[in-house]
Amino acid sequence: MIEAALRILDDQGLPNLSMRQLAESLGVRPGALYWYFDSKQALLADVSRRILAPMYSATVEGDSLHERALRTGVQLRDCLLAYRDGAELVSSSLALGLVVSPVHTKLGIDQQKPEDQHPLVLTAAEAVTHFVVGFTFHEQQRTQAEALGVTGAADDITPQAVANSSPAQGGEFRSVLELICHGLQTLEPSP
Amino acid sequence: MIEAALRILDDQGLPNLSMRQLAESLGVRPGALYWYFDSKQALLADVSRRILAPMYSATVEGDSLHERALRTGVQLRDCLLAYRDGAELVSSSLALGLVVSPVHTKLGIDQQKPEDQHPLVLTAAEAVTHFVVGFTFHEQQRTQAEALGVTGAADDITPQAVANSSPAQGGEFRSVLELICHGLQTLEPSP
DNA sequence: ACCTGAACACCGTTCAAGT
DNA sequence: ACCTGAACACCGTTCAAGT
Repeated sequence: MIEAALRILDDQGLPNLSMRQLAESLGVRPGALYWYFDSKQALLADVSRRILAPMYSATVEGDSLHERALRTGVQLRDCLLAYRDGAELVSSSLALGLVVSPVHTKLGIDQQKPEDQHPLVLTAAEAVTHFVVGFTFHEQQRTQAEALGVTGAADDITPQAVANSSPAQGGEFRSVLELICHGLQTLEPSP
Repeated sequence: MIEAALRILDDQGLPNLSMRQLAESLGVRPGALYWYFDSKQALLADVSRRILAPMYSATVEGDSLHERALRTGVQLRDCLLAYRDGAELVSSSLALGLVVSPVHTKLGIDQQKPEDQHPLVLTAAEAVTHFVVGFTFHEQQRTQAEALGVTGAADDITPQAVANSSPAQGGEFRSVLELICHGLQTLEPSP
């Protein structure tokens, strides 16, 4: 079900991921989907969580906060780039409050000692989350626009060409993320 | 035209700002709008620019880069909060590349000496833009959800109640923005 | 130059009724 | 428990034809 939705997302993009398309790809009528999901947004939230799933299985190394934040941000971007329109989809699910940012859990709750951490840590997670999602959203849109510009036709872009995109942008992304995370050093407890 | 669109946006929210609704409010048939705009996205881009317009008339004081960045970020949030769903609308226009971030122009082009500034300044503008838009998007959504929760009914929320919202969130917003802008001090030329 | 009429190809969601 | 049939109330966009 979620897998079928992910396939449509990757093949046809978010605007074409409709309840009717999904139903058809499952050999079922549109109304049937409402036995499993309350609404399309609920379905999209589940898809978002699946896209973010790799964040939870992978552990993040690094002893300083700003180092872990940096690695987490990079990980998040990788997840979003793995599917077409991944950033746009996750962006809206996050904004609607239907999905919690994996950056929050990784930087906050994952810690062994939840008491003695700086109160601004979660707040810093917000900064990283919003920047990464926003940047990747913009980046992914540009990449797809380019892909359309080159081929002319609108439908023969392979998911891979879009997903494995933009090693070019990687550098800029990293340097800004480092800039943000640099600010976190001031919150660091004495190591 | 744009004014009519802004009124629908503020009264009914982004999901109800359709070409058909807009046409009706202008006493015209939907097709007529396509004589003025190539597409709905182009119309929404113009609306976004109108929402961001106050950014261009107001000048930003402050001699250090990180101080100007901070003030610009606060200004941007104010613009987005001035209309219902303002952040969501501007977020997508920015991502689609149909609108340029006012933060970029304020921190970069506005300067008298465009040559001798750090190459990371524009890059820093990205960080501020993405954070502010993402944060405000999330914030605006929460505020509206609350408003719905309190009244129960879906339609009797005044635009003002939504627009003038969340002095509560203001503190958190500011501290994270300060965190980001703090990183900019490292780029500062010697004052 | 500006707009209508009318169509085309879609949407999300609900809900009685079937199995 | 799970799904269909069929409807309800919408969409964005195009384009001949009117004025």
